[in-house]
Amino acid sequence: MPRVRRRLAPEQRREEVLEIAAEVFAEKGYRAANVSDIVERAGIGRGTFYLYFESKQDVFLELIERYFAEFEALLESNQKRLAAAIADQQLALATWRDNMIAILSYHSEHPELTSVIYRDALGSDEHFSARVDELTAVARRQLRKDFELMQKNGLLRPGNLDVITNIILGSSIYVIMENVVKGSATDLEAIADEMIEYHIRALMPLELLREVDLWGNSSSK
Amino acid sequence: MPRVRRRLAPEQRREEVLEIAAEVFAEKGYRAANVSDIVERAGIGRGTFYLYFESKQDVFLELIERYFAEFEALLESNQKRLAAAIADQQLALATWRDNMIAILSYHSEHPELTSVIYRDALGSDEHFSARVDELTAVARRQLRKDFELMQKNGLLRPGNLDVITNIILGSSIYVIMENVVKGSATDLEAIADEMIEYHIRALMPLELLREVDLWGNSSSK
Amino acid sequence: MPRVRRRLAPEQRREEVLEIAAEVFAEKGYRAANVSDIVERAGIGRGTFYLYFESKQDVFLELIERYFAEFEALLESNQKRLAAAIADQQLALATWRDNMIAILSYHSEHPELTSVIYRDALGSDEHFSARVDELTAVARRQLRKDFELMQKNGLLRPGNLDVITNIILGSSIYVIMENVVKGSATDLEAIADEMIEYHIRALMPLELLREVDLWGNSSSK
Amino acid sequence: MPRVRRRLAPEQRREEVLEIAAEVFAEKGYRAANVSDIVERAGIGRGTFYLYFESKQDVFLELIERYFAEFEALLESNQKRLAAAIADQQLALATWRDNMIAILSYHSEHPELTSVIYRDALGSDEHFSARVDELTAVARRQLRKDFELMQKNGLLRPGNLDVITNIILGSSIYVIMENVVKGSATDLEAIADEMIEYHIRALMPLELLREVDLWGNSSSK
DNA sequence: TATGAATGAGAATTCATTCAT
DNA sequence: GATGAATGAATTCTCATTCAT
Repeated sequence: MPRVRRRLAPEQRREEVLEIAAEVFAEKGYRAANVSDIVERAGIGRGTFYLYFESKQDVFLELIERYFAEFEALLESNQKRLAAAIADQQLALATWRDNMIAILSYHSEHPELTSVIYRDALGSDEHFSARVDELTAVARRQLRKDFELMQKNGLLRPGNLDVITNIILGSSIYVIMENVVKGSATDLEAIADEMIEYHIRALMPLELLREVDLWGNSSSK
Repeated sequence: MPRVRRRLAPEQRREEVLEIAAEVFAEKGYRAANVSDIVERAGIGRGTFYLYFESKQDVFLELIERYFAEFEALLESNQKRLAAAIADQQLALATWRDNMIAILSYHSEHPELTSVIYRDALGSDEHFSARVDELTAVARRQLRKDFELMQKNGLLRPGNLDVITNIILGSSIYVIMENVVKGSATDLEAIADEMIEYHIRALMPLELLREVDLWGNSSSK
Repeated sequence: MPRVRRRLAPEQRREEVLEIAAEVFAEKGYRAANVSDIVERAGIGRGTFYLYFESKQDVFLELIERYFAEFEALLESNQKRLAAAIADQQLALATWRDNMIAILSYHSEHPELTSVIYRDALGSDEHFSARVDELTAVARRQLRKDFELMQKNGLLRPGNLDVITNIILGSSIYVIMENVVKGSATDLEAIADEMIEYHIRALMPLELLREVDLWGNSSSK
Repeated sequence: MPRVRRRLAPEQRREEVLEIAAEVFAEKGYRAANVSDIVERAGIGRGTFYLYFESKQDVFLELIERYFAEFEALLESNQKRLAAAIADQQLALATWRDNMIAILSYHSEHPELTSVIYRDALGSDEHFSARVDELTAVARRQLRKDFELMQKNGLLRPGNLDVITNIILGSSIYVIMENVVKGSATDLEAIADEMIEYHIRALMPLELLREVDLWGNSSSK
């Protein structure tokens, strides 16, 4: 006797289950979370879950893909903004700041997804780690292009871009996880400023740095 | 029906199993790895494993504790070196570099352990994450003390030490995982130099930075 | 790879498994019996068992609870009958006989359950013994009330009710196990008569006993 | 490196282990108790245990045999005393009382063994139950002979000796377990008196009962 | 479509027993 | 004789997935 709980358009139902899965995974971790948890919270039957997803892995993988798709879109739009600023002969500081705020905001608005990616996806399953690594590599290349662009335009001191990219990526993920997701920071702009100042100082050519009045009227003195 | 195989002193056997477990966990991940994998590779019976460890969790937890114990000892000795340098009126650049090299070396020498901690320990189990978070917090406080000390001595620009510590910790872990463990980098010094230059520029007061010839004929005095 | 077999309403399946478990436990003993034995005989998958019971212990505990619930209901209805007879100025001999027959009948109809309780539940598990002791204590108090009532009404000679209750309870359990369950006695009434005569003689005040023609043209008035 | 703990004559060592095993079995039950518990408490190596006993079962079986050997010896000496009393034309009441006290005393002095037999031996293992049943049957026959003897001598009313024997045996075991072993009763004589009065009244021919002054000057009034 | 009872492969863990030292 | 490290068969329990209704 199939008691229909709530008739929902397939796409909506699918979306709903996906969000609930992200919540459950974020709370309990991929392995500890079971399909039961998801279907119970979603108020659907066990079989219904498999109507929308092939497997538990499948939902998780879909969350991973979704995150990186959105993240890369974000990076792409950031890149465009940066390229435009540089083309416009600007120092790009403000742009970089905007970009960083955009990144923090995105993760702040998707804490479960973020948590799922950076805590769960790595250790839970070889399959997942591998895919995350692949997708991270894509993001990293994307990011690296930004720096190459800036370096070409004399906005960046010379240095090993490989390591530099990892420093920026790694520190950003860490700050996002610690200060934004766990700490649920309210003042994202302050954190972004702190991060940007850090990276700007670290990367801008000294001669430029001396001229620049970081953030309005601060810096040197 | 026990067919006795290789008799070993308990301490040796325990150590052996622990090392092999780290290998197996690093290769397959905590969840995917089973006790069977460990005992097979160790060439011992299933029961022997439980002679030395209470459970699969237990071995893993022991690896976590061991890593952090060693890591904190490392941070402690780094701190002493730094304090000595500062007391000695030095700029501490060289010391910081030595410290960073020590950290990279340690992780380079224990790639499995490192991998286990930073990939596996986070998402695999409620219990593990919590413990890793605790121990990381301890390490973070330790690290933060270094920066406070430097800030007090005018070697560091003002800034939100909370975020700064996370930037340094996060970027270091990431570089270690990407460049040292995965990339099995050979030239740790070069990586350390790149990282140190990054953080020095980001953190040293501008007026000091102007005087200093980073890495050239450094540490004026 | 679930090959669905026989679909049953949960309550029916649960009841079925419980009955089969009682059989298996009675035959092989709690420890020797494994979940495999139960599921094989029930013709269900291993997982199905755990769908209805948390553990092997759990089924057993449920059998214990069920037995004592039924047994106490029996004692309660016996007590009401006895109280009514006494209020009615009867000698209560016939009532006591009826009560004893009711007890023998119940156990005769549930030989597996009885066997499980009085052979298996005692030594198999710390947990079980404790619970059986608790529940037996309840039954003992119930039984003792009967005797107190009779004593108050001059139907019982003076004596240490504690020991007397244990004599009656212990002998009844033993006779039930030996003559009813193992011997699968057919003539329960004859056994009940033998037991009742024993206890009546042992307990009735001598002056009453002299008047009474046990079982002949009994219960003078 | 066999560190000799205490050199002991083989027979003593064996005896010691057997006693300790009884303790451990009584405390934890046969299944829950492991060989480790026994050897640890005995202060010997695991292998040493197997020097004296073939298996864990073996120790337990030996405890069973020992108990019944001693119990039957007790019954035998009781029987002789009873036969002598009857031959002597005595009413045998006092003798029966002495016999009962002897039985309670024995069990009171061996609470672990008693507990092991009547709680553990039944449910732990088919093998054990079967042996206990066999040996109990022997004891029961022995006991029954007493009653046949008394019946022949007009000291017992007519009745189904099978049931009567079970009533006496069952009630005695129960009282021993509840009042003597668990309750660790101090006044065994009082309990014996209560039991004897119960059985005497239940079994003595009415005409005899009227004459007899139970326990000196009590009874009728 | 939706359901949820049923499934069973797979994993962790225990412990009586052996035998090289 | 004595020891205790080593063993692995046996057992319990989990949970993603299926499919009859």
